[in-house]
Amino acid sequence: MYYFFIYICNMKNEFLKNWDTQLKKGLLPFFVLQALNQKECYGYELIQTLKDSVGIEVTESTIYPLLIRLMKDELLIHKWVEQQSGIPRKYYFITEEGKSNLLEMKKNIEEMMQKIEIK
Amino acid sequence: MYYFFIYICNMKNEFLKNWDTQLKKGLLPFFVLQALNQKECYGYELIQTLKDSVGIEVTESTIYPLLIRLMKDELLIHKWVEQQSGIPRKYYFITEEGKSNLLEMKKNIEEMMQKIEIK
DNA sequence: TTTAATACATCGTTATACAATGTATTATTT
DNA sequence: AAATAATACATTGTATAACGATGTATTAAA
Repeated sequence: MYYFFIYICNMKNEFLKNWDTQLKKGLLPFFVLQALNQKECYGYELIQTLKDSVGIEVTESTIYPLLIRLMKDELLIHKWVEQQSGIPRKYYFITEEGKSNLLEMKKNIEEMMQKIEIK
Repeated sequence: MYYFFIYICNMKNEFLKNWDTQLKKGLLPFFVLQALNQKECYGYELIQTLKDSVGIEVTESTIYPLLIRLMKDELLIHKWVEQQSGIPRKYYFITEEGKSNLLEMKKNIEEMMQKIEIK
C-alpha cells in the first residue's frame, strides 16, 4: 500500500518534473544573461549563483553548452584568468548586444506574465 | 547598405526568435490547461483562443501532439461532438488532475517571476 | 591514501515546437 | 460548374536544448 502510494505520487510528479525542465529551457538563457549582467562569473561559479539567487538547479552539462551558444551568438565574451593555485578560470562577460537582448527578453517575459494575470 | 542593415537586424533577431520558441515550449502546456480550465475547446478552436487571449501563435502540428500528450498524462479527456454539418469536433475537457497540476504550475511560474523582480 | 570538491569539457538520449504534408468536408469565389 | 479557401482532424521528419554519464586535472579534507 505504501509503495503503491509512492508510485501514484511519482506518476503525478512525472508530468510536472518534465514540464519544469521545459520551462527551464526557455528561462535559463535569460537568467544566465541576467546573472552575468550583474557580475562576471566563471562557469562552475554560475551554477552556484543560479541555485542561490534564482533557485534553479542546473548541471555542468547544461551550463557549459549554453555558455558556448551564448558566445557564438556574441551575447557573451570570455577571458581566462589564472589562479595562484589550481585550474585557471574561464570568466564570462556580457556584451552590449547581450545587454540589449536581455532587455528585450525581459519585456517578452513580462508581457507573457501579464496575460496570466488576465486569466 | 539597406540590405546590410536588414541582414544585421535579422542576425540579431535570430537568437530572440529561437529563444521565444523555447520559452513557448515551457509555457504552452500551462496556457493550454488554463484555456481549457475556463472553457472546453476543440483543437482547431484552441489555436484561435491561444492567439486571441494569450497572443501565442501555434500551429496544428504543435497543438495536436500536445493535446495527445496531456491526454496520456490524464490531465485532459476528450469527447467527439457531431455537428449538423461538417466534420465532428473533438472537444477537450480538463480533469481534476489537470486542475491540480494547473495550480501547481501557476505556483511554480509565480515563484520564478518573483526571482526576476529581485534582480 | 582515498575521497570529495573544484573546474573544465563532450557524447548520447530524450522531449518538443514546427514545417511540410495528408485527408475530408463545407463555404466562397471566379 | 469549377476552383479556391477555410475548417478540422492527424502524422512524419528536423532542429534545439536539458541532462545523465563520463572524462581530465588540480587541490582540500577525511
